[in-house]
Amino acid sequence: MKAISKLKWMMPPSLSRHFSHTPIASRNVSNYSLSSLLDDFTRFCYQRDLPRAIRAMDAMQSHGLHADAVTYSELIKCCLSRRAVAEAKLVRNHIFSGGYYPKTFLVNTLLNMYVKFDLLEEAQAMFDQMPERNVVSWTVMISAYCKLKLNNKALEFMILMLRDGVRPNMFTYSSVLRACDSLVNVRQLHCGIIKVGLDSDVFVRSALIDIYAKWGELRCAVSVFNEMVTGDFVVWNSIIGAFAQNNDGDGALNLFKRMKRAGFEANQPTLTSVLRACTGLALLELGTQVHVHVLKYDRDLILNNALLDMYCKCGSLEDAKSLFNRMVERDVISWSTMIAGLAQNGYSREALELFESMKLSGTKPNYITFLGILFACSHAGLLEDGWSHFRSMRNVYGIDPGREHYGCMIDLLGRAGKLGEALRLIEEMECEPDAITWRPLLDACRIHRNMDVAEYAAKQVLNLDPEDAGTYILLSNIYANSQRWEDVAEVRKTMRERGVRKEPGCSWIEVNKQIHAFILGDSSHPQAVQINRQLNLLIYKLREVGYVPDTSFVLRDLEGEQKEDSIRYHSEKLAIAFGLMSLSRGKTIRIRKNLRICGDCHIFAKLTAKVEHCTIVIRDPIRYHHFQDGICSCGDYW
DNA sequence: GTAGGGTTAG
Repeated sequence: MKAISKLKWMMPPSLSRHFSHTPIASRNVSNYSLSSLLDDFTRFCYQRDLPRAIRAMDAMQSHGLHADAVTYSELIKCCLSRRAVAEAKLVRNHIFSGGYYPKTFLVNTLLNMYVKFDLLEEAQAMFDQMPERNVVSWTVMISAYCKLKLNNKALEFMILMLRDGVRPNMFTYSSVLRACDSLVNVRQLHCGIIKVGLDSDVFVRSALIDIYAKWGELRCAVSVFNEMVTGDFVVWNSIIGAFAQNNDGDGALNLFKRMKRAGFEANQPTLTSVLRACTGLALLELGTQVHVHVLKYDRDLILNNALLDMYCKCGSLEDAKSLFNRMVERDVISWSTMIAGLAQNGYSREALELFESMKLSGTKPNYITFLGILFACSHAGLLEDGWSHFRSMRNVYGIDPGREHYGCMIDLLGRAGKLGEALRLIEEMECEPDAITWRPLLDACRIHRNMDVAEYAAKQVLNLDPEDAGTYILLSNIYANSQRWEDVAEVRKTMRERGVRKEPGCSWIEVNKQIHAFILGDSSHPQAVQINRQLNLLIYKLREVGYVPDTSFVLRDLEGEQKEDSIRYHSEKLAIAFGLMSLSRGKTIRIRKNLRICGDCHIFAKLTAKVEHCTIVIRDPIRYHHFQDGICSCGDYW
C-alpha cells in the first residue's frame, strides 16, 4: 500500500501511465484512514491552513504517504506567502523522503521558494543535483542572479543553458536583459529575441525599454515602444520612466499626456515617474497638480517619498515638511530625503535635529542618510558635529564611509580653512581618491586663496577627469590671480586640444506651467526687450541701496573679458527680471540653473528680494538658496 | 502546473 501511494506521484512519466490514478480508498477499504489522511492534507493545503497542513504532513510521513506534486506546490506557495522558512524546509524534506526523485516541476517550485527566501546557495545546490533541468529551472536561477545584480553569473548561466540545448523563452529574456552591463550585450540579446519572434511579448518589451534607457539609448527605447501594436500600461510606464530617468522631463510629461489620451489610467509607478520628471525640472506647479492624482494613493510609501523629494527639490520646504508629518509610514528613504532636503535648502540644524528623531523612531540610517547628515554639517560649518557623525558611521552603525562621505568631510575641513587636515584625510582614505574627492579641496583653496594647494588639487582632478571644464577654468583663474599669464595660456591650450568646452550658464523658470530658459546674454526670448528694460531698471534701483557689481567673479568665466557687462546678463539675473514681470506679486520666484551661482548674482538676488519684497529660490546643481528680506538661507556660505 | 515587466533618497 505504501509503495502504491508513493508511486502515485513519484513515478517516472514513462511508468506512470501504467498505474491507475484511482483514489487509494476505492482500491482497499481497510486503508480508509490513510486515504482520509491524504484528503485532509490536500484540503488543508488548498485552504492555505499552514499549521494543520504541516500536522497532516507529519502524520502522512509516519506512514510513508505522499500527495501529488500540485498539492505540494500549493503548500509551498502557502509557506512563501507567510514567509514560513522553517515549515518550508519540513516540506522540502518530506518531498525528498521518497524513493524517487521528485518531478522537475515540483523541484522548480522548491527552487523558486529558496530564491524567494534569499537562500541562493541552497537553491544552487539543489539545481546542481537536478537530474534534468527545463527552461523554468534555468530561468529561476538566472532571474535570481539578476535580482542580486550578479550580472556575470546570470549571463554565464544563460550560456550554460544554451549549451545544454534548452531554448530561452520570453520569461528568460525578460529576466536576463536586466543583467546586461553594456549596450553591446543588450543589442546581442535583442537580436536573439527578434530572431525567435519574442519581441512582441509585453514583458520582454518593457524589459528592453528599461535596459536601453539604463544605458542612455532613449532612441532605441522609443523604437521598441513604437513597435507596440496593442497597448499595455506597464510598457507605458516603462517608457515614461525611461524619459524621466534620462532627465528628459518634457518627454516624460508629454508621454504621460499621451498615455491618458490613449485611455490608460495612471497608477503608482506612472505617477512616481511623472513626479521624478517634475523633480528634475523643478516644476512645482505641475508637481502639485500630480499631487492631486496621488491623493488616491495617499498611503503609498514609494509615491509619498517621490512626492516628498519633489517638494524638497522644488525648494518648497513647507509642503515637504507638512507631507512628511502627515505620512503614516516612513522608511529610511523618507527620512533620508527629508534630511537631505533640509540640508540642501540651508536648514542644517533642522536636518541634524531630524536625524535625532529618526534614531528615536528606530529607523536605522544607511550610507545615503549619512551623505545628507555630512552635507548638513559641511554647509553649516559644523566641524565638531561633522567629525562625530563621520566616526559614528563605522563605530555605531557599521557603515564604511565611501568616497562621497570623505568628500563631505574634505569639504567641511576645507571650508573651515583646515586645508592641511583635509589633505591628510585624503591620504588616510582606504578607497582611491577620485575627482569627487579632490574637487571640494579645490573649492576650499579658491575660498581661502591658497594657490599652491589649489594647483596641486586641480592637477589631481584633471588627471582623474580630463573632461572637467569647471576645473580648467578654476585653474586658469588661479593663475590669472597671480598674473601667471603663460600658465593661463597653457591651460586654455590644453582645453582646446582636449576639446573641452565650458557649459554655458543656463537658468529655467516656470511661469504658467511653461518653462522659460535663459542663457548668458541670450536675447532670443520673445520678450527680450522688456526683460532687458526690467533688468536695467532693477539694477538702477539696487544701486540706490548700495549694489556694486562684484567683478571679481568674472574671473570664473573664460569669456569674461567684458567684466561688468557680462555679469549683468548672467542667466539667473535675466530669469529673476522675467519672474518679477510675469509672476503675480507675492508669488515665490523659483529658478533652477545648471551651474553654481556666482557671488555677484547672490548679492543681486539678496538685494532684489529686499527691494521688491519677494522670495526668490534658486536651485543650483548642489544646493538651494532661499532669498528673503535681504538674506539667504545659505548664510553666504556655499 | 513551476519562472518574467514599470516606482522612491546621494
